[in-house]
Amino acid sequence: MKKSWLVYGSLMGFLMIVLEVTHYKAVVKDIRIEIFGVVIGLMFMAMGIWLGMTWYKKKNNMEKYDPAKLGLSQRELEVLELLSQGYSNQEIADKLFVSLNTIKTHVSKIYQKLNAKRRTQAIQKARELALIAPSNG
Amino acid sequence: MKKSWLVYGSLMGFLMIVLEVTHYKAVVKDIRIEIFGVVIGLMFMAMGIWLGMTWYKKKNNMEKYDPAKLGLSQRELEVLELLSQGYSNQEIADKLFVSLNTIKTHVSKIYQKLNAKRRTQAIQKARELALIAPSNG
DNA sequence: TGCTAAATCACCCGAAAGGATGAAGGAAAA
DNA sequence: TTTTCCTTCATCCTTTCGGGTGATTTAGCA
Repeated sequence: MKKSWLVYGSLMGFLMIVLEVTHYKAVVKDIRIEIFGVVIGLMFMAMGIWLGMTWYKKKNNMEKYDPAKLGLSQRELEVLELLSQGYSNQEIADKLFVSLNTIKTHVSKIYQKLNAKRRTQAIQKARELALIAPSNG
Repeated sequence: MKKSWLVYGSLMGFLMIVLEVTHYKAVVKDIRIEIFGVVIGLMFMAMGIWLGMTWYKKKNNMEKYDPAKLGLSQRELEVLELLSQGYSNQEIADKLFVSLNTIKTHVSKIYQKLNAKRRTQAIQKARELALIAPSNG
């Protein structure tokens, strides 16, 4: 949480500096004050959204951390879900905006926790344990 | 069907020969006639079971040939079932007493018919189409 | 009696998956 | 503050998959 506040403070400071510079240097003196206000508003909104998502993600993560899920982390459950839907590791990586290696690591840990040797076996066990969304089966 | 009768006839003939030899050579003269009868009975029973299974399999195959199953043959459905249960090609081959190459051929045709690119995708589609036994999902 | 489909098996080759291991940053908990 | 977990990414190496192609046997169908 300390890191979040650090980032937030830094961004605030940076914004202040930008404000001062643009104000005194009169670089944007011909830009109407309304547009300037809108830009500042959007930047703060972006920060707010980022902060909100970060905290929500954390809260959500803790809530979903269910012992019945065999210690699978939130991210692992996400990967498992896509896995069961027939996506390849590369496709999952693209969908989650991470590298192929990262997905392979997640998948390996999923196998360990589910005691599976293959992805098809992981799907089977995940179904039995209702770890993945019930589909037409 | 002609092949079945050929095999059946050959086995019958072989049995006759065995009977004659064992009888006239008196190799088993000290074996009680009851035991001999039991053995003969068991052999005929084995042949009967084999014949029955062969014919039932054929009949069953024709009955199960359902257009709703997308033209998947009986064997392909068997492989698909084991596939969805998390077995590797080698394990499926061992279970069905055929070679790995045979399973790979079946699996390839399954992919073609289900329009799948991976085995996980085949499982997903098979579930949607209820081609495989409904499990805990 | 040819034609067709199913089932079996083989070989080659490239792609995907999987195992082992290490590393590094962030966050929560002790 | 130290420890532990999560997430991210990497490299090396082996195994499994999957595509393409061709061949054989058997049985059913026209």
